[in-house]
Amino acid sequence: MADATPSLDPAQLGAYFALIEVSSLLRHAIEQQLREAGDLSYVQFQLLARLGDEEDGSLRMTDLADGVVYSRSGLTYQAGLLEKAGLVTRAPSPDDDRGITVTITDAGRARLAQVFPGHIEVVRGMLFAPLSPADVQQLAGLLEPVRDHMRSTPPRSAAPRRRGKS
Amino acid sequence: MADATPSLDPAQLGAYFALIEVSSLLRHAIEQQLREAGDLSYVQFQLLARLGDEEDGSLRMTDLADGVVYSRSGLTYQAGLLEKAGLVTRAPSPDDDRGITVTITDAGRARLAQVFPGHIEVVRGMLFAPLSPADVQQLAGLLEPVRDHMRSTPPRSAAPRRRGKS
DNA sequence: GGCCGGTGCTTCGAATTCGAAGCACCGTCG
DNA sequence: CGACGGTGCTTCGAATTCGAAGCACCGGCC
Repeated sequence: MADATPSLDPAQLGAYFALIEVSSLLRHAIEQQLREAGDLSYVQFQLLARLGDEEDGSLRMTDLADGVVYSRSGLTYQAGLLEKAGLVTRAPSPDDDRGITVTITDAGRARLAQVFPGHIEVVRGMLFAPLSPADVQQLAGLLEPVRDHMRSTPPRSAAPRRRGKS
Repeated sequence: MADATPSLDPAQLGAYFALIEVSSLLRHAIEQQLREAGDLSYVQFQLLARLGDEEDGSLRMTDLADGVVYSRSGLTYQAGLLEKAGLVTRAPSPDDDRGITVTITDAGRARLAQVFPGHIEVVRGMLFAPLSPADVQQLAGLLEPVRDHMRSTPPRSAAPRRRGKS
């Protein structure tokens, strides 16, 4: 049932490739900076950043995983590392006993503050350097709807669940 | 040494976050589709696609690694897998004995053709669905300069050697 | 109470990833 | 010729990643 024309036009191709390359290169540069500045992986940084944004510095595991694009098991692993490093704490959620609430510690906030300036600088230097303020505005206006669309689109295998259960 | 203002304005933040999320979500969706349609990882697909684009279907390892954002050792690993699967062949380069020329096989092209329609469909459905043709044009026009900028910016540790810095 | 589908997190095993070190070759210079 | 810095690829070990399976709990229902 595929279309007769399974191809993309040149502009689409250009946008697609550029997007992939830009995000890959940016990610690499960021990853390296974070490692040097504070021995954090990008995922760890994202987790800390999200927690730091919360009023009480806490979030349930699932909300954390949803915010960052990441597998549940991977999150468990990373949360374990962060906890071992003393950057977050884990405690059972008050209202839901199967939930775990992750909270950033002062050390976590300190680490965040430690790497943040360099992080900003990399993003600015890599991503925003060739863009005018108007460009940035445009880019955000373009990508945000796409993100919302992606988020609202079920992952294609969102079929609730196979009923075939022995 | 750092700027007095280590922060980004809201538009920059929005663009940055949206970019990261969009690329992550897109990558995941693509990865899943490729796995189902033809048992390929995204990297493997990219490698095959790049080889397929070449006139003679060949490229040196280094050129391949540069095209895709990937480590050299990772490329060796993946090239090994692809070779074992019969999708590419490896042979010493004619003019440079330390170089390895990777060439896509007919089976490789077939595999590419097998997954391509689904790939296009995912990209279209996830990335381009919420964008008008004019939007796509704009997006490409925005991201391509960024990519070029990133490519031309030395990876920060590319400085062959730490010279005395004042 | 006790069952049942659904949710939240962790454990498990296997695959992938990277950087550093190692090996082989190139081109140049003495 | 033979040394030398530079380049191209692979090997090695360690860390990270994911999905599937497992365990515990929630909420509605009988």
